[in-house]
Amino acid sequence: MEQDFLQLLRDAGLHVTKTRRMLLDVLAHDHGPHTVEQLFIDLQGSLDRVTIYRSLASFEKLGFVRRCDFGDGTARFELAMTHHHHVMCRVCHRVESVHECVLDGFEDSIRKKGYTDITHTLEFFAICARCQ
Amino acid sequence: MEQDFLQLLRDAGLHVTKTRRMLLDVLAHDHGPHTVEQLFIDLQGSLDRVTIYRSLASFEKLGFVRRCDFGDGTARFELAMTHHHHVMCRVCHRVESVHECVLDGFEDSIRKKGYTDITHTLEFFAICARCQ
DNA sequence: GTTCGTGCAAATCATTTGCAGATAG
DNA sequence: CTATCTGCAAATGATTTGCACGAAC
Repeated sequence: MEQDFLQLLRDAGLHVTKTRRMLLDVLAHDHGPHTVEQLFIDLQGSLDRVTIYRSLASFEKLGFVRRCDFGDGTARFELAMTHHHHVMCRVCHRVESVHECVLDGFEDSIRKKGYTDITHTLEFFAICARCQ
Repeated sequence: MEQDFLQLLRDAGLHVTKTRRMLLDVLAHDHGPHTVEQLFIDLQGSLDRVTIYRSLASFEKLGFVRRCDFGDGTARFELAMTHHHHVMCRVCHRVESVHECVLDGFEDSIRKKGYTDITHTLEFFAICARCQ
């Protein structure tokens, strides 16, 4: 899988650097989503935060990284797997994935209003079992 | 309606000031959601941005203003009406409301994982008819 | 009068940009 | 060798905080 991503980079005329391999490694081994700060720490400060931002931006543009927004002022990033959503615990901020999605009917109703190219973001907030 | 909000302020031991009335007026007359910058402009710079932030924070705590996040780095605020979602045009950034919500089943499946106090944010992004 | 609200300046935090040297193809 | 990368420093933009004065109760 990581090989495919490296190929996508090459195809786009971008370089396959040690830095980008390290980043992809972390993303592939821990599904996340990760903040830039977490990635910085996971990589033990060996990459500049700026470099992390820039690499993630490239990965996102190539479509294999997705940015998630939980409204707390900090973006989170994960490898773009099958479409899914998240639940974040309001207490410990741990994030779990939710793979069901029943929003197709929703998008239909928006399409009827004349919109095209519809996408959505959906995040849940709750208190997890541990934190009750 | 605005009267109810003013009463909520009093009940919370907060003051009913000219400033807060002006803000509520704008919020009540234009459903929004509004950025702080838009509110600042609508009020012709007569309120400091800081004051707008602080008042909105109070209103949000009292529960009659809701913060929406479209992932563009700028919070938006609206009077908390019945539960609903939004579609934002990716081109003109105009926001329209979507009143259907079919997520109860979704929340059930999260409840089964042991979570409580579940809420969600759901925003749609699309290209509106005007912008095709 | 006491408490809360407001404006101004300054701080903070996430993120972006500019630039010169380092590295991949 | 040439284009892309990277780190560092500095800029940006949204939001928050500290403080002294002014307005509500």
